[in-house]
Parts: sequence; structure tokens; C-alpha cells
Amino acid sequence: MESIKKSKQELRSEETKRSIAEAAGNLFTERGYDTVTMREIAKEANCSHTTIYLYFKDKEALLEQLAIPPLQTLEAAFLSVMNEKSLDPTGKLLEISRHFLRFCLSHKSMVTVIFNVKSVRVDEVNPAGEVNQLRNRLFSHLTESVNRIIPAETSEARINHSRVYFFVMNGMVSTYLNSEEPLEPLLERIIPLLDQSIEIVLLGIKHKLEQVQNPLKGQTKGQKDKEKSKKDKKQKVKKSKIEG
Amino acid sequence: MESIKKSKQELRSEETKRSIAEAAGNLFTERGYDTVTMREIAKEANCSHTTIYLYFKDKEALLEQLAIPPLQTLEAAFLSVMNEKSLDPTGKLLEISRHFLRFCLSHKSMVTVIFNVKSVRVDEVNPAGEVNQLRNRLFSHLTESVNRIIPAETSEARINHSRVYFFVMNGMVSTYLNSEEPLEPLLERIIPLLDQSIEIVLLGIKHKLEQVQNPLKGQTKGQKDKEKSKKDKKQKVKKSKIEG
Amino acid sequence: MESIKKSKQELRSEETKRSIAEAAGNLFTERGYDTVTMREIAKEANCSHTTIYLYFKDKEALLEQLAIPPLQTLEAAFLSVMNEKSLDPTGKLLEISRHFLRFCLSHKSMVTVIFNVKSVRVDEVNPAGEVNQLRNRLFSHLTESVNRIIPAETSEARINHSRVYFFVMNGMVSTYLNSEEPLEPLLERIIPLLDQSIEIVLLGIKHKLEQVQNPLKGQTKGQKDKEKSKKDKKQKVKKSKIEG
Amino acid sequence: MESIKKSKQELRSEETKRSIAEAAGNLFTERGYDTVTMREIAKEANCSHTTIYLYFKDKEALLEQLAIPPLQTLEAAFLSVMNEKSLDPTGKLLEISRHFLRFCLSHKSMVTVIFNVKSVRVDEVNPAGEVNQLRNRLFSHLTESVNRIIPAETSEARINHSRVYFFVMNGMVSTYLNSEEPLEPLLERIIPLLDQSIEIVLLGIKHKLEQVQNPLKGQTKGQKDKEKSKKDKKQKVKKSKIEG
DNA sequence: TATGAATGAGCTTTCATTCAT
DNA sequence: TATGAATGAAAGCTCATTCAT
Repeated sequence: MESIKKSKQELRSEETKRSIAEAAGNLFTERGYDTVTMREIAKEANCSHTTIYLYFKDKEALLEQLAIPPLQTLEAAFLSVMNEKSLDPTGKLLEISRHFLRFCLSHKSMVTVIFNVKSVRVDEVNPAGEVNQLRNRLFSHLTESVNRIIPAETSEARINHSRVYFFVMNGMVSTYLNSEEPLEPLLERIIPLLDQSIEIVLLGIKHKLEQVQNPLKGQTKGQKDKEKSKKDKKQKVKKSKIEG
Repeated sequence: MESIKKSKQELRSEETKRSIAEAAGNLFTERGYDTVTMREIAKEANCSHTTIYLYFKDKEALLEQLAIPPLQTLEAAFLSVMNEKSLDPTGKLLEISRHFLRFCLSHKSMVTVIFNVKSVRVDEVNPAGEVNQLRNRLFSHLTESVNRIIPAETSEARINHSRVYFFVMNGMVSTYLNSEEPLEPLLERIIPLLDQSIEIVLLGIKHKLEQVQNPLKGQTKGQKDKEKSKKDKKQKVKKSKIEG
Repeated sequence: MESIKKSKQELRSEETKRSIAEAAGNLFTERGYDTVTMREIAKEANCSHTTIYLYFKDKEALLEQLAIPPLQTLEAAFLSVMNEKSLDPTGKLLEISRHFLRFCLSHKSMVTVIFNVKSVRVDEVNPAGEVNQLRNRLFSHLTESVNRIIPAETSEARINHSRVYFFVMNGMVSTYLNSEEPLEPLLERIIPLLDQSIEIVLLGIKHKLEQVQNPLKGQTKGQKDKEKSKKDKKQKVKKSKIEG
Repeated sequence: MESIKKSKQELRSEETKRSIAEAAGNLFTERGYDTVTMREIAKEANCSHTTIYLYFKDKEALLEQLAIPPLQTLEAAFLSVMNEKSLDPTGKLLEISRHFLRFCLSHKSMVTVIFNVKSVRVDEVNPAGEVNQLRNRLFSHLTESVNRIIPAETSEARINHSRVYFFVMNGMVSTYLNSEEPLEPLLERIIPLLDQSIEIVLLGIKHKLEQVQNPLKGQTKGQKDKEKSKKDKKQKVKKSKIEG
């Protein structure tokens, strides 16, 4: 597409760049950004460490350029699922969530480095502009997918409820981020957990909403107790300042 | 109380140690153990980096001493709540969860450093022995508190369901860990979110169990669709290998 | 011989390594291993201290690599002399001693660092294994060369007498080790001193042995006095505890 | 003597100074100057490390002040022996040599630090003035004691011959300086070696001089061979440039 | 394009020394 | 007099990065 014919040199050059990116990706993923050295990347990529600087301005740029394509691919996957006619909103949310979980666990460095605002310094001239934009779009896709399912009450309630979804997602990613289990078996094992968790959360939200609309029905003893104890909750919160 | 009179020197010394601990805690939290330097800690604590070594053997000891007492206090709080006669199991879980959330957000360094297994190297001779033991006990207290609520089905189901609780907790902590909002207002704001999230999860689990026991009742359309779509889920998982 | 053509880079690299080794050797010699810093070595070698680490794993490795090849060359010289048919035992000892003195004064660092047991730590896992082996072999070559000359009396007497040789050698090395005179003129000047000293010692030993075999002949007045004074020597030794 | 009455404070102060000096002396002796820290000295002296600075300007001054009294004592011992009527010159030399050896081995730090010119910086304003003067006087006493024994030939010959004595002394000190054997047993063991070595050297010198005066008598085969081989000695020296 | 050589900044840690009480 | 608190200088070493070929 881009060029009908590439000289051997060009091909070789591309291959070098690709192998550097692959090596860096693997190492960042396995051991995080900070602990990986340029020389290690070079060794893994079978080139000199100085060669890396021919293709990437510096270590941080390497990380960024490494991040953008996967994020774009992820967004494409999100959009594809959202436009899938054969799935209902819940199905779409599940599928998107699976994509998201898989992405985070297969690009570990991105979770810590890109999703943590701090590490991508904002004090530079638009250093991670594209990355940030992508990040924001991804989150809004997720939010939208959740909101399509939860019946519209007051927008405040809806927002609060949708947060539970994010907590679960964030929690799953955090929980399995440092797992040493190989990716595929790990996913095979935890995607059912993801499905189940989302199912539970949606079910919980549904019944919570029903409860609010019809407060006398379906309460368990625990719930009633809780209701009672709500009176002094605030006080409890205060009391629990256990640390200096 | 502790001592009637403290010399000015003693006070100064205590203050220095305290400010070092605080600075280290904050910095570890924000940027992790490895990337924070002793000189940075010293700068933040308004002292020379060599002064740190007067109070802490080395960087690792600084981390450990930072961690142990709060963790012990947290465990004491856990036990106190668990023995509280006036609370039902749900109330206990809520209260424990609040303690846990408050702890994580007020000791941010511990979340990244201690709860992430990697950072506390395991290849050394009992490097963080006491820390690890504490950590394990805390988790077992949480697990137990959850299990007291969820009706005993198969133990597998129970374990899986209780995981949702952990995902939510972990997710909340991760979400607000980097918040720059001051601690107390933040907690004031998000503890209702915590209560609500746990409530939703427990409600979801309860109804999920009922569903399983009585599979025909109470299904929503979304649920049925999901059921249908389960057939090709595995295939989907395979298909979604979107990255090399 | 070794390679027909060397690139400029190779030459530069070799020159750098050589100048580092030279600088380190000189400084170790003058001020000992511990007090010399990597930065000082670098300054003397006209390079950055980090450059040293390109050529030597660490400071200890620098020391070792500095020591082994010269020690091997020295042993080769020893063996060559010892197998030289045209020299009688005394001639061999003289020649070997000259080699030894030249070596010590032209590799000053090795005298303090290698011949002083302490500096090469023994508490590590075989830290200077090869160096120690070489060292031991060298000393046994020297011992053997001395023993070929001194007529075999009781082995104890022989050992004691041969020690005088070592004291002289060690003393000469110590005396001229810190000389600032250039090596060649210095050697030109002191090798006659060495020859003379060994000659004197051998002559002394010879006559001492004769004396013992035939105790009445050839005593000087001084000797007789000494003999007399031997009675209270032990007491003198005790008396001479002049320091607390 | 110095003051008829000392206040309790003065006594206590002197005691502190003494205990610091003792501690420093012990540690310097055992482990050398560089490796001993001020805090260690303080610990050994049962005081704070800051207290040391009340009595000694700095670490180097501590070492110096530590050195002077023993050196003075040593000189006094030298003079006492030299004035001893009951000893002949050889007996005096032996006794002085014993004192000297004992001193060096019981004040190890002084050997390396004071007898090695380098370590006592000369670029300061008379930093070690008294120490240097003492040092020089001690050496001249030794030289004189040797010269009283060796029959006066040409002064050049005398000087050269007397050097052998210094080589032996220097060699013995160097050899046993780092011995880990306790001092007293060590001395008990090596003072006979010292006596013997000096005896041999004096005997050797005596016969050497006789040889020179009467060159045909008393040559051994080895000596003759050596004489023969002298022709090409210079050439040998040249040839033995074995190192680059 | 590619690389080996070289470096400056910076890391953790130690130590002699000064400050303030 | 005596001391705990605090510090600057400097150690060995690593790493991302630039230079020269």
C-alpha cells in the first residue's frame, strides 16, 4: 500500500525497528518500564543499544510509540463490538470487557505506565497527546456500554451504579496484573470470572433499583439491619480514624 | 502520657523521623519504591539524605518500618470489628471494608509496594517476613468476613462469588489511590460508594444463587440473551486475540 | 603478528584499556588498593570513571586482571632460569632474585596488594584463586632455589637460614618500593646491592654452619661476647617490654 | 608531678582522653588507620564520637599524638642500650634491633602510616614535624650502631654493607606485620630469627671484607662461578626486561 | 544503517566532621 | 565537659544517552 517496492535496505531497517519494538514490548510487559535497560532491549533485539536511538528518540518515546498501535487496535475492537447487531447491550458489555481485560493483561506496562496519569509527564510539550486522547476515548466507550444497560433513573444514581462496574474491572486488572501464570491459560481461567462478576454486578444493580422503587419488598434481614445501622454510619466513619 | 517531659532534642529527633517516614510514604506511593531516591525523600523531609540513615538502616528497612505498625493497627481494627456483638455479618463486612479502604488510601505506599508481591523481593532470606505474614492474615480476615454472609453452596461457587468482593475492593483502592483530593473529604465522598458497591455485589450474589437454584424465575431478557450467547463464548475468547 | 590490521577503534580501545591498567597499577602501588578511587584512576588514565567499567567488571577485577599476566610471566622467567644449564645454583638464585626484584618494583601494586594477604579477601568465594595459586608457586620456586645452595643440615636449620634470604628480599623491595627514581636507573643502581646482599647472606650462612660444626674455630670477639650474653637473652626479651 | 592537685573534673577529663587514645591505639594497631572509624573508636572508648574532637583536632592528629609518645619511648630505649657499658657493639645492635622489631610489630599502624613517608602529608604546615624528627633520629641511631661494628674500609663499602642490615630489619618487619599471631608468642618465636639473621649478616660482611682484602683465600666454588658470571651480568640485567 | 567507545548524571551508602544543646 | 542531631564529601557502581567511525 504505502510503497509498491521497498529496497532491501528499507526492509532490513523495518525489520530492525520491528525487532526492537518487539523486544521492548516483551521486556516492558514482563518487568515494567523502569527496570528494563536499553542495553537489555538491544540484546533481546539483537542489535546495539545505540541503534535503538536511530528509531526512537529516547526510552520514553519508545514506550509511547509502543503503546499507540495496541491502543488503536483496542479501540477498533471496542467499536466493532459496539456495532455488532447480533449482540444485545449486555452481550456487548461482556465482550468489550473481555477485550479490555485481555488488553490490560497482555500489555502490562501500559497499565502501569499509561493508565497511571503520573508516569506520562504532562509538563512536557504534549508528550503523550495521542495516548491521552486514545485513553479518554476508550473510557468513554466503556461508560457508554454500561449506560446502555442500566435503566435510566436519576443520572446521579446511574453514574454511581456504573461505577461499580469500573471498580470490578479495575480490580480484576490489578489482581491479575502481576500473575506469573502464562497469559492464555490465565485468561481462559479468569474470563469466566469476569463474566460472572459483571453478571452479579448487573443483577445487583437491577435489584437495588427495584428496591429503591419499591422499598418494602425483598429485603433480607441483613439489609434491614444495615438500614438500621445507617443512622450511625457517619459516626462510625469518624470513629474509625484509627491511624494518627 | 508516654513521657512527662521530652527534651527539645528528643522532640526534634522524633519530628525528623516522622517527617522522613511521611515523605517516604508519600513518595513511595506516588512513584513506587524503586524510582524514589533517598535524596528525594530527604528533600521532601527537609533534611539531608544522610540523616535518613540515622533513623533507618537502609532503604528497604525504611519501607518495612513504614509498613509494619500500620498493618498491625489495621489487623487490630479488623479483629475488633469481627468481635463486635452489635453488628450482623453484613455490618461487619461493611465496617471492615471501610477500615481497609481508609487504610489503603492513607498509606498509599503500602498498596503498591506491599500488596504487589513483586516489589517485596522473595528471593532474599525472609526479606519482609513479618510484612508478608501480616498481609496474609489480613486477607484471610477479609475472606472470612465475606464467607459469613454468602450462603454456603458448593465451596467453589462460594469462592468464586466472594472474589467479586475482592475485585470491587481492589478496584476502589486502585481508582482512588492516585487521587489528589485530601484524604478526609475523599473518604467522606467515597465511603457511601463503597457501601453501595458492596451492597450491590451482595445483592447480586444473592439473586445469582437464587437463579441457580430456581433457574426459570426472575430472568430478564438480557440474562436470557446472555445465556444464549454462552454457546460461542469460548470461540469468542479465541477470536479476540487481537494482539500478536 | 597478531592481526594484520586493526581498526582505529580497536586501537583506541586497546590504548584506553592499557592506560587504565597503567594508571590503576601506579595508583595502587603508591597508595594501596583501598585508598585509590575509581575516579582517581580514571583521571590518571584520562577517561571517565564509567569507562573503566567497560573494560573491567569492578575494582576487584581490575586488580586481578592487573596481577595475573605479570605473575604468569614472572613464573615463566623463574622456570626458565631454573632450567638454565649454564648457571650454577648460586648463579640461578642471583638471577631469579633479580627477576623478582625487578618484577616487584615494576609492578608495585602487586607488592602491597598481592603479597599482603589481607587485601585480597579470603572470606569470599575464591576471590583471587588464581592469584593465590600463582603467588604460592612463586614462593616455592624461590625457596627451592635457596635450598639448592645451602648444604643440607637439619631441615630446621636449613629453613631458618633460608629465611634470612627472604628477609633481605622483602626488605629490599620494601625499601625501594616507594622510590621516586625511574625504574631502570634505580635497578641499575640497586641490583649490585642485591647481588652483594645475597652474597653476604650466603657467605654468612656458610660460615655460620661451619661454626656450628666446628664451634671453636674462627670466632671473633664479638661472637664470643654474644655467646656470653645469650644466657640472659630471654630475660632481656622480657625486660624489653617497653610499651604498655 | 605536673600539678599537685587536680580537680575531679580534670581527672575525669584526663581519663576520657586516655581511654580514647587507648581505644584508638588498639584499633589502629589491629586494623590499620583507614579502616577504623571515629565511631568505632568512640564505642571502644565508651564515649560519643563527638567527644573525640574535644581532645584531638581530627583523626590524623589523633594518630600523630598517638605516635609521639611511643616513638619517644623507643628512642629512650635506644639511647639506654647504646649507653649500656656491659654490652659490646654487637650486643648493642642486637638489643636495639629487638627493641625496634618489637616496636614495629606492636604499633602496626605506625609502621605503615609513619614510616611510609607518603601517608603523613608534607604539604601541610609542619604537620608531622615532631614525628619526622623522631623518625630521623631513630634511623641515625640504628645506622650508628651498625657502623660501630663493621670495620672501617672505604666509607662507600661500609655504607653498602650496612644496608644489608636495614634490608633484613625492614624485611622482618614487613614479613610479620600482618601476622595474626598474638604479639608475645610471635616475638618469642621470631626474635631468635632476628638474632640469627643479624649474626649471619655480620658474619657474611666480615668474610666478605676479608675476601676483598685477600681475594684468593676462602672462595667457594659457587663464589668463583659467580665471579666468572659477573662478566655478563650487566647483559643479563638488560636481557631480563621481561615485561613490556 | 549500524556500532563500539565514551560519558555525565545519578543511585545507595559510609564517614569524618560540625552544630546546638 | 559531653552528646545526639545533622550534614557535605565522596565512595563504587549503573544507566540512558551521545560521539565518532
